[in-house]
Amino acid sequence: MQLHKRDVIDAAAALLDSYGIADLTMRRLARELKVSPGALYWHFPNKQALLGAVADRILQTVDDVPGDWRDRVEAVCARLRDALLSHTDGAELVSATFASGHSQAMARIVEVLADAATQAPVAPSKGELAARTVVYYVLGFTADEQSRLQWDASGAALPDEQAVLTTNPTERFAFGLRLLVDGMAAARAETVAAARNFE
Amino acid sequence: MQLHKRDVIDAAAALLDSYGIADLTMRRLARELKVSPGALYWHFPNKQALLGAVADRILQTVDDVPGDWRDRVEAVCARLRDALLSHTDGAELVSATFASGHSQAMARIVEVLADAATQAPVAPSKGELAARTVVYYVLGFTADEQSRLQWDASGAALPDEQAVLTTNPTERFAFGLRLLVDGMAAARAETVAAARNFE
DNA sequence: ACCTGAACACCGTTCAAGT
DNA sequence: ACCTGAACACCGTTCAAGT
Repeated sequence: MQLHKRDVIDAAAALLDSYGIADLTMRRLARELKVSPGALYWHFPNKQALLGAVADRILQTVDDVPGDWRDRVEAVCARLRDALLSHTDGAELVSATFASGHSQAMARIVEVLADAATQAPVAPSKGELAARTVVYYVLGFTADEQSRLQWDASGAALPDEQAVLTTNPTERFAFGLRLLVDGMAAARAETVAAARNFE
Repeated sequence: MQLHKRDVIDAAAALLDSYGIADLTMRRLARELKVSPGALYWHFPNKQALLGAVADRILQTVDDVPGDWRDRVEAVCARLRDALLSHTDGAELVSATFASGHSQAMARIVEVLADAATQAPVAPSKGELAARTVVYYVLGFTADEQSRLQWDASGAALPDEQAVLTTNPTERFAFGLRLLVDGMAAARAETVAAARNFE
């Protein structure tokens, strides 16, 4: 029976969760679906587009919330991190598709964060940049966290000096995010000061 | 005549600059050096280690400077960005090796930034985290900037809506970094407030 | 419209055997 | 000690031909 786009994405997500991103190959996926590798290229132009679709599915649950701008930024980032941690190599996959511009969902998340930033005292023209800065942080932190998580889930012992990097990850995540939120809060003073300089 | 580690790294860096990270393969590198692919594995245990050595060479010039903590953070980040932009796909390569923990130079840069952070009003225990947050930003921003740079150097036209993301990159870079530096400056107030809560 | 089969042009890594 | 040659077990992508 016919192969649908949804089946392909389902199977790809299952492969990711079970074996990780290194085993999420077009050939492996085709084998799993019992089709020839070429069949996938009827439904997706290339591997990047397929990975983008998987990323978008992972990010489905990441939504905006009502509240002030701090609540919105913190909630979206917490949901983004949770979504990434819920899938093997989730952070790595989403980072790659974000970098290649193939994730629609990430574009939407940047928009939400940019909107929240302009509710903060960030100038509208800087909203997207502030949003991207937050996203770079969440992706970087979570990729790091997840690789350590998966490393010691695999039974390998971490050197003692790295132990501090694995305890209280949620608290550590909040600390770095607060740095950015505080920076955004400080932006008003600078905007006002800059405006004065031009008077 | 004999193949030395240095020759391999030199040739790898040349390959990177001329053709990009996708063409920096063990086989291609061996061909360039007129040796068999297996020869490289006498000098490096695997590809990751080789890429780590190339990353470390790219980051040679990134050094600490004297000054107050803001100057140090800003100088190190500016130098890091410059170093990445000086090599094709430099940001992507260094991001990958940093994530895999194979870059000694990145470890050193994190140490320098962590030290600067503890000169800022960041608690010593949070210094490394603040440093990593800064690094996530620099790598994310620069990878983004470089991919756009290389994309339109290749002659492709960018959609109008993306134009705002390519103008004044240095100024835009400084804006995001200021967000983090301001956040670090705000950390003292929080540390003091938190201490009060425990009295 | 949707898929197969087969090919094209590659990969990273290992390892017995050579010098 | 250092390297070759050849193999192993794969990749992503294309495309004529089939149904």
